[in-house]
Amino acid sequence: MYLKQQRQLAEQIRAVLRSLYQIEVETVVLEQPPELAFGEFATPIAFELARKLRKAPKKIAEEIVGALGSEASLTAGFASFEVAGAGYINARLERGAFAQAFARSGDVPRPEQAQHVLVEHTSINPNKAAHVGHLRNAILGDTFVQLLRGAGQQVDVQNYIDNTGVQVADVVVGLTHLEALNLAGVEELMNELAADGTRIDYYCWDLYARVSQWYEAVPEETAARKRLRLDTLHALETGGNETSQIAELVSTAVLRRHLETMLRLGIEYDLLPRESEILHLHFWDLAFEQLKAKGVLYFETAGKNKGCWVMRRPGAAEVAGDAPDEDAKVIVRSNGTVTYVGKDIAYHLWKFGLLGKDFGYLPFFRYSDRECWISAEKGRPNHPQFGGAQAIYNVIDSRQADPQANVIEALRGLGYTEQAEHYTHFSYEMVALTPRCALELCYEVSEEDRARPYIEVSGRKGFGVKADDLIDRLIAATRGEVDGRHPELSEAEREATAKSIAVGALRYFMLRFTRNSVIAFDFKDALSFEGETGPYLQYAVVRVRSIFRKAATTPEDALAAVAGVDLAPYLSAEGSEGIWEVWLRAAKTTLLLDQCISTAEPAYLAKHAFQLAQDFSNFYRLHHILSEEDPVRKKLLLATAAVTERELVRALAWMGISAPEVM
RNA sequence: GGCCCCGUAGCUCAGGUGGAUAGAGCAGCAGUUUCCUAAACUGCGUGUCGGAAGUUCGAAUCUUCCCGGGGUCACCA
Repeated sequence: MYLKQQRQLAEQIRAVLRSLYQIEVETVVLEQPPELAFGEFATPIAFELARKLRKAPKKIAEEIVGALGSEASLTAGFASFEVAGAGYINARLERGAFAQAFARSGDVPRPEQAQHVLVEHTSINPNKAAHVGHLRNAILGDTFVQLLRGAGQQVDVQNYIDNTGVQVADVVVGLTHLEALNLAGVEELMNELAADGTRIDYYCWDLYARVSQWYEAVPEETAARKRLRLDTLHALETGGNETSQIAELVSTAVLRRHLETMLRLGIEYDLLPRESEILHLHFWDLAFEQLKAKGVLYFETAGKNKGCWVMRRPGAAEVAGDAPDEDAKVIVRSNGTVTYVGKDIAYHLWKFGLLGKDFGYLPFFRYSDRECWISAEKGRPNHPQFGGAQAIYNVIDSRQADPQANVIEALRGLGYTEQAEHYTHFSYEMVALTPRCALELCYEVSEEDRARPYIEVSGRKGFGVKADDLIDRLIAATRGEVDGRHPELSEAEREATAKSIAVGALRYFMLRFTRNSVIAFDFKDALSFEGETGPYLQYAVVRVRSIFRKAATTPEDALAAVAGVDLAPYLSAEGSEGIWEVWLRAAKTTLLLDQCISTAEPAYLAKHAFQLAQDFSNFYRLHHILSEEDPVRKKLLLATAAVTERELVRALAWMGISAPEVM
C-alpha cells in the first residue's frame, strides 16, 4: 500500500516537472521524513533541480507544491503538500482513506511476470555434521526462497551435493585406512552406530578431523598419505568400485541427516543434484565442446600452464603478443581431468537449460506434502521438470566469489549475456566463533587466536558448533521457560511451543545481520530471547491473538468491520500517533519485500518486522482495546491489532518463523 | 602484492539510489503487574561515524590516499 502510494506520488511529481519545466527526471527520490509530523513522504528534488533551473530550492519547491495542489487528479490519496526547511516537499496521506484501502486490500503483491527462478543453497559436503556456518547459508537461502515465492515467482530449490569431492574422499580414507574397514566393515560399523544411537554425521565429524591430522602427522609419510587421498578421490570420480561404494553409502547417510537437520528449521528442497551424475553423465563433454567452439577456452602451449585448457579471468588485462597469460584460470588440467570450475560451468549451463542434456531423477526424501528428488544416472520416467531457469541465485559464502565470477564469465564468453545478467552469486560472510565461545566449547585456543575478534570455523579441524547441538540447546532453553510459564499445557503443546520459539530465535538471529557482516557467534547472543530476537516478534503476535480471543472475534472480522467507517478523525487526533505509526509501518511490508528481493538482502525484512512489533508494543501500551468505550474507536483499535497480525505473520512466514498461540 | 568485505555508543549491530536532530538491541542503574500475557514497557547516558584530503548547497553514505582487522588470489573443491 505504501509502495503503491509512493510510486503514484513519484509519477505525479514527474508529470508536474514535465509540464512546469519541460524536464524529464530518471527517479524521484522519496523518503519518509524524520518525523511523522512532517508527513508520510518527502522529496529533496528541489535541491537537485536548483542548479539546473537557476532558482532557489525553496522557490522550486513552492512551484511544485502549487502545481500539485492545482489539480485534484494529481492529489488522489493525499491530504496536502507543503514546503519545509530549505526546500523539502512533504506530502501527507489521506489517513482514513489509506487505512480503509489497506484494511480491505491486504496489499498482496501481484505477480507481474512470474519467472522460473532457481535458488541453490545449503550445499554441505556430505562428509560431516552441519555446523553454524551451514545454518546461516540454509536460513538465508530458504528465506530468500520464501520472499521470491511471496512475490509470486515460481521457485525451485536445489541443494547441490558434492559427493565425489576430496572432503568425502578424506572420510573414506579414514574408514579404509585409519579404521581398516572394507565395504562390509563399513556397513557393520553403520549398524553399530545406529544401534547405540550415534549419528553418522557426528561420527564423521570426528573422523574427518582425525584424518586431516593424520595426513601430516608423520613427515616422511605425508607424501604417501596425500597420494592415498588422491587415489581415493580418483576412485570416487570414476565410480563402480568398492571405494566409491563406501563413499556412496556414507555420503548418502550423512546427506539424510542434513535433510533432517534442516527440516527441523522448516527448510525443504526440491532437488539434490549430485556431482557424481555430472561426472557420469558427461555433462562436461558437452560444455567443453561449446567452450572450445566459442573460443572461451584455449589450449596453452607455453608457460606454467602449458598443456592445459585455460580461460581468461574476468577483468584480466590483455596479454601482449603471444606471451602466455600466466594469470589464466586452468579448466582442464594437463593430465586431461577437469577442475571444479569446469564442472561448475557445465552444471550452470544445465541450470539455464543450455547444456542439451538432463539428469535422471529419483525420489529421495519424503516431506509431509511433497517429494525431494535426487539426481541419478538412470531415473524414473515420471519426474517434475528441473533446470531451464530464467534466473538463478547461488547462496554461497563470499570466499567463493572468484570461482563464481569465473563461471559467470564463461557464460558471458559463450554469448549467454542474458543468463549471465540473471546469475546472482548470493554472497554472504562466514560465521566465526568468538574466542570466548571457543574456550567455552573446550577447544584449544592459541594465544594469537585469543587476541582475534573471531576465529574461523573449520571442519577440517573439527572446530565449530554443530547445527543440531545448537538447536538442541535452544529447545532445551525455551522448553524450560515454557514449562515454567504454562504448566497447564500438555506435554505435546509445551514441546511444540518450545520448538517454535527455538526456531524463531535461531532463524531471526541468522537473519538480523546483513549479508556482508561476519557473524561472530556467541551462545549468549544466540540463546537470547529478549530484545531484538525472534521471540520478541512472536510475542507481539501472541499478544494480538490473545486480544482477539478475549474479544471473541477474528482479525478478518475486525478488518471487515471498519469498512465504510470514517477513521480519519481518530487517525489524526492528538495522541493517536501510535495508532497511525502501526498502520503506516504495516503498510510498508510489501515495499520491504520488494527491496529485499532487488538487493538480495533478507536482513531488511527482519529489521522491518522487528520495528512493526515495536510499534505494536507501543500502541498496546498506550491504547487499551478491550476497555475502549467509544464503539467506533474500538473498531479502529481492533483493526489496528488486526493489520499488525496480518502483516507480522506474513513477514514471519517469509522468515520461516511461526507464531504460537501462547508463549 | 592484486582483488573483495569490515571499521558507527562499553559490547553486538542497523543506518537502500548522498538529504532535515546518526539509531536499535544487549550490558548497567532506577522504576512499571488490582489493567488485552512482564519473553513486555518507561526513564537515565555517552559517539573525533578508523584517519586525512577531495566532490557537493549538503557526506556515516561518493572519490583518492593512509591505518587496523578478516577473506581470497592452486593443474583443491
